[in-house]
Amino acid sequence: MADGPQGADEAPADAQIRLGGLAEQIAFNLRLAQEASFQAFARRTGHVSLRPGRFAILVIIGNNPGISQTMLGAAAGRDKSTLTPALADLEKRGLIQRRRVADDRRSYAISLTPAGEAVLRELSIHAATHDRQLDELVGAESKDAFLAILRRIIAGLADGNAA
Amino acid sequence: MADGPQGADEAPADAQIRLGGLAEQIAFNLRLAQEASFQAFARRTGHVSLRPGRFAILVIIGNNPGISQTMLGAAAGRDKSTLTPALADLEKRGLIQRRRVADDRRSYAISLTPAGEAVLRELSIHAATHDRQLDELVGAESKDAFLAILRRIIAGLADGNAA
DNA sequence: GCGGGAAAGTTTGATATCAAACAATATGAG
DNA sequence: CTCATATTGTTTGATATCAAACTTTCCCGC
Repeated sequence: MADGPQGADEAPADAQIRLGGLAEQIAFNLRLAQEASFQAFARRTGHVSLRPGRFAILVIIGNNPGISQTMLGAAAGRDKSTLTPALADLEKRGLIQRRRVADDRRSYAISLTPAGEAVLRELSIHAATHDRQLDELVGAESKDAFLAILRRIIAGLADGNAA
Repeated sequence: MADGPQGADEAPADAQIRLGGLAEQIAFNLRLAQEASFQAFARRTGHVSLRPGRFAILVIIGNNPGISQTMLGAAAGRDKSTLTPALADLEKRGLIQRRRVADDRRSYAISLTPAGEAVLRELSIHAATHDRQLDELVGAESKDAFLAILRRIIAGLADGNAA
């Protein structure tokens, strides 16, 4: 039964733990890889205290000034209710601003403030370093194929496709 | 406000949202893929109400009867404090049991109950289906390379390696 | 215009997670 | 043996997340 990379058949007493089929499963490794990446990014930007999720939000707002919360959530892959506290925090920090829209008074038009743009630029440096490290780990020759697979997974498992 | 420092284009009224470099970044797609997988698994096992994390815990316990919570956490990639409520819940449901260890009265020896083994068997069916779906999306010819990359990421970004 | 249903955001409730502080127990140095 | 330190698990505090219920506003058909 496919012992993990650690491979062993010892008693679970001390060092080697049997993961069973888990080690061979894509889902399990996908989660560990994602979390490792998340933690690494958080460590890198630690002092800024803006985590990967916030970074993605800033990038999307920066690229789409005036975007609504609902569209932002869809683009970032977060529920709209998740964005409420996140955006409130970013607004309180003065990184974004929310204007009421004249035509549709239900929605907000979100955009970066100058301070938000500055923070985004700083975070982008960390992100670039982080992604360079990931690129290295993935390998230049594998990157495109790797991304293609991730996108297939994202699309293939989207919401209802769980047939 | 006279906002729109970019002036370029206003909020994409429809579905055309600019992700900027995000779409090309491994970290961003890794997160979306992981979450899609997580959601798909949760949908699949919905009625059982045991999510991917719990499944991994049961698998590891099943493969390492008598394991301690600390080692279990390390194997599953969760902090020990995360396991406290999770194991309490599993114990309350009668799926696992925790015995005090004679030699070391600080730690517990965790093992599956017969009911836990039964649930594990049932979940394994869902997991197999889930992983079959993932295998399909990844492609048989790419699976090994894909897993190898994930493991490189996991190892390369582990805790301190964020140099 | 007037309702009824749809849409944008917020609120609430339930999980999951980590990190730091803590209590109980174990181990090792003198 | 005794005390300092390490380890195991729990508690507490802070985030992040989703889903469902809810409020406000919009749009459509009549």
